[in-house]
Amino acid sequence: MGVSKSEKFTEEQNRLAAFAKAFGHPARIAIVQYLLEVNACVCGDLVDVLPLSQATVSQHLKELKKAGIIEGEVEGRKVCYCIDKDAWNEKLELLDSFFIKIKNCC
Amino acid sequence: MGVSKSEKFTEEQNRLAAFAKAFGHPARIAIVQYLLEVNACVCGDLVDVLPLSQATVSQHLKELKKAGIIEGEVEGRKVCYCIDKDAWNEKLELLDSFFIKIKNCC
DNA sequence: TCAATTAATCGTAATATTACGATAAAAAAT
DNA sequence: ATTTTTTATCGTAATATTACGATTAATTGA
Repeated sequence: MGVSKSEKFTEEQNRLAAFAKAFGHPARIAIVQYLLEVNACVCGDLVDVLPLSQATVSQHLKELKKAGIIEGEVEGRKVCYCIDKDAWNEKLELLDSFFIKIKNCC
Repeated sequence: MGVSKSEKFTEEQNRLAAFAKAFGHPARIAIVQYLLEVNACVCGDLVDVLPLSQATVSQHLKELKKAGIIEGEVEGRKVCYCIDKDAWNEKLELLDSFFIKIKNCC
């Protein structure tokens, strides 16, 4: 089929998966890396940073927005993108509870 | 198209994306959670843990193996699955360098 | 007002993912 | 040797993702 049976999993499992999925493409990693690097809102030059067309970059930005990782604010005729700070730190806690260092196994 | 232009991104970006992608499905989150929870190799009862068919679970296990997150070892007529401890901790470092707490932005 | 700029959306094509029944392959039990 | 158990793989169908050119919508500048 190809349809994800999300209703069969817990809320936490679905949230973690959705968060991970948003980072599941190098372009989206690159976007977030860039936003973290400049440590500010970036207005309008994201397309130049990526080796992809404007339409494709816009699509990736939409994914990141959908996942609550970035925010976009219209500023004149440009759009300013930012890391969604609150969501980011909240999701880091989700991650922390999942990605524990393994001490001993097997 | 639909083909990921991985050659246009850095090695680190591709590695992070591949790692994240492996966790981009609730079933795979559930599998890893279970393996972490029991903190041991699990021989043969993974299908019972998930609300999916045997074939589908096997496919998800294959994905996790491909991403270097788990290992499977044949043990008699069963297969024992484990977190790949070394890879796990190595990838945690990748994550740590990426997911930094944001102090102030915008 | 009209042209230019910027980003989103539409339309479309190619490829990937998800899911499962059926089948195969390997080992253990009878 | 045959049957049973267990997991992987095959075949297939449905849906999702990725990518880009073209178009649209909104705003600014002339």
